[in-house]
Amino acid sequence: MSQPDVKRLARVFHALSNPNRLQLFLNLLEESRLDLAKGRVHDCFLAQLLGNLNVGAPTVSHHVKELADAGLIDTQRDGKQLVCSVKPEVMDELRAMFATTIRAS
Amino acid sequence: MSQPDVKRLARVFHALSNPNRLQLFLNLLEESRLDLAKGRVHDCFLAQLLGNLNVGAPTVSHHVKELADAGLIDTQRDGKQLVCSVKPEVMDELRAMFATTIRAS
DNA sequence: GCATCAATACGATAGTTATCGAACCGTGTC
DNA sequence: GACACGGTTCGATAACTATCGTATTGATGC
Repeated sequence: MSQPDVKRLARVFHALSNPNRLQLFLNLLEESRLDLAKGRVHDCFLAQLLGNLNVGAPTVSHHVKELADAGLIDTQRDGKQLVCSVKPEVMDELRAMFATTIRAS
Repeated sequence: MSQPDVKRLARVFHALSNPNRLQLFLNLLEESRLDLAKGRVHDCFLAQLLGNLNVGAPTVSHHVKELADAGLIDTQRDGKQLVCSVKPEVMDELRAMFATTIRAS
């Protein structure tokens, strides 16, 4: 794994290292799975993701930006609202990183 | 995913969010894979893991502790040296988290 | 006992971050 | 136009963290 790659990966993990931000991402992931099951596109309005989170709007905005900057999610405006979607590429990458099963002999 | 679980997961990601610490972990992972290929047990002395890292010993010690506290690795003393090994359980857990393949339709 | 080596504990410091409140912007509705 | 609503920007602050140098521990070997 090359050096810049490590830095980028570290940014990804950093984005997931805050409980509220992680919860936000997990909510989106959950929504995506539901949508996928319904055969729809996997995105979701921001307001839906708030659920259990107990933080103000500015903080959420900041967290979403952070997730987007890390390359974990895509965002786009739809009228008044913000549409979020998980980026499949980074999911693939992370799965690959943890893919090796290590077992004591 | 329950609330305390999210907190614990966030700690795991936090442990991987620092470039040097992530590199340390990746080195250990790499060593583990090599050892596995050789049919040996997957652990490794700390000094071997330093490689490309450009930080002092106290900092490394701190990082190792952080990784251990997060449940990513196990450590044990062998004489003067410290033996590190990746914990398979957490690898499984993380792989599961990123397992769902999400594709736009 | 003494020297050495690997790792740790301690204290300090510079830098980063999570969160907030207040003010602001863009979009849709009346 | 005026208003409400979803989201953002800004500035501030308290809390946290990465790193360092120094001192210390614990094990090994002379």
